[in-house]
Amino acid sequence: MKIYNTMTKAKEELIPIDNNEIKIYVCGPTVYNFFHIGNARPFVVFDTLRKYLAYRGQNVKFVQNFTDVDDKIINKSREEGVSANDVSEKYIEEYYKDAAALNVKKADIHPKVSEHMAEIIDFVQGLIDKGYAYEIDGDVYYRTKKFKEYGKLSKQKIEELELGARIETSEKKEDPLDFALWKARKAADEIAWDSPWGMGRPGWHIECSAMAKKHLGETIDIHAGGQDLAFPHHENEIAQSEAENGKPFAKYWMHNGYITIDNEKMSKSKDNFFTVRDILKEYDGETIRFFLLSGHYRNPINFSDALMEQAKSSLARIQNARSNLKHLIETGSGQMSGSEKAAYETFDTYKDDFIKAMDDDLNTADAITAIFELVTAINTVSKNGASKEFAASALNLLEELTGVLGLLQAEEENSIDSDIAALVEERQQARKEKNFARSDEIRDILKERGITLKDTPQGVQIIKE
RNA sequence: GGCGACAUAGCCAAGUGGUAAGGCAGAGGUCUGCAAAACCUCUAUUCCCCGGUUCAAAUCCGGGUGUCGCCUCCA
Repeated sequence: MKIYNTMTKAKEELIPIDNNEIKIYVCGPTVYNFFHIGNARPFVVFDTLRKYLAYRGQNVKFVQNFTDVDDKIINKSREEGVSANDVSEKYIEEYYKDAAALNVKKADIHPKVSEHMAEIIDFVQGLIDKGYAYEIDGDVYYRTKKFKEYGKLSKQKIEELELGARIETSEKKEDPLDFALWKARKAADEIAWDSPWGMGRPGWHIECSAMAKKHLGETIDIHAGGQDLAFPHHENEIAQSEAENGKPFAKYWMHNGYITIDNEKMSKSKDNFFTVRDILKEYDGETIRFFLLSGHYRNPINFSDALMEQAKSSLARIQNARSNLKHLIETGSGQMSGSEKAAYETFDTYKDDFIKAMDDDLNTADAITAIFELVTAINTVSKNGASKEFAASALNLLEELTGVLGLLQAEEENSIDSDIAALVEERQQARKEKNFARSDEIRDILKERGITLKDTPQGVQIIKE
């Protein structure tokens, strides 16, 4: 497949360094809050990449960190009067809940900064030894100008960065562009670790360099994250890792676009964000996932209630196809007819289209189109009923493709309470007697209980929400 | 100031040289006791604007306009 590499600004054929295993590192959340829909995008997008690579037979080693040592966590712990560790542990648990709702599979490894202090300290010491870093009063800074290729990912010229008026200046640093690798503890209540430079904690960028190296090696295949991480976070990671290891850090860099609100970037600092936890009160996780995959991952997508409603309606078309096929399987029998067989054989084109779209830089929008076209083809064949074999085969293919996107994963609830079964039975009797008032009344009663009845030629179809 | 992205129907959104996918919403029809679901038909002579290249441009080039982003914590 081809993926867009931010480093080269071009779509490139994805060729793993080690053919047996493709190594992916995704920047994970700083765990001081529930994650918002903007945070969710890279989780969903790169989870989809991972699922697709696996679908195509690749072994993937997938690492996504938790940043559990950070100023924001310290601030939160002060606000709430609990330890920093309590804050991060809590939001790691909450991350797993929301990620599961979005059908995001757990990474092979979810490393935590707090569990990698030895590696981080070694890494920082290595940079000092090589002359890429220096210690002042318990802080350690990276000597940015010593890394000649600084700016190669974000295409920033170092001179231009210097002109930027907004760089934090510090009398301590040799140069305003230098960034912290290690921060000395400033207050007694700050979480801190012992180091050659005294008590302190790592800077933000060093953790990813150290953890990627430990779990994936010195050169990884794909490093991914949100667009806003390209500079300075990923740029700094490159400077650290390539200075320390003397090797390219990542072969491919992938960055997803933002989620916007009223066309403005959603961010915690702008306070215009919606947490996934809150959105889940209105929409189920698959609707959110569908929404996130309905456009190309590099384009911005606007978030709004109206667009979520559209996503919900669109996804319902695919879900209906599945439940209709399941009903045909339950009520039907027999082998495929000649015409069914002929139609079924053409379905491979939708699968081919799906693969072609996904191969083209993870074009999930086009992949979803292929699924819609498959749905229409299936519906056309089965609109007047279908053999059990056809329904089962069609369902199998449909679920194969939706599964790659992490959709239609929730098992439908089939069990029916006896009182509901009795009402359905009563309604069937009423219909037989043409007592449509009673029949419609029962349908309304069940509707209130979240149960939709459809009178199909194959009998009544019961759908639970 | 530097770097970058985007602009396609009422809405969302693919398409990067060969004559506008798909979905939502809407209209009409078929099926149904009525629905639901589904199927069929219709809904952009046109892709922000102006030039240019070409037999051919939404797609390439030049110039505008507009929106957003990074350069500061952020996915």
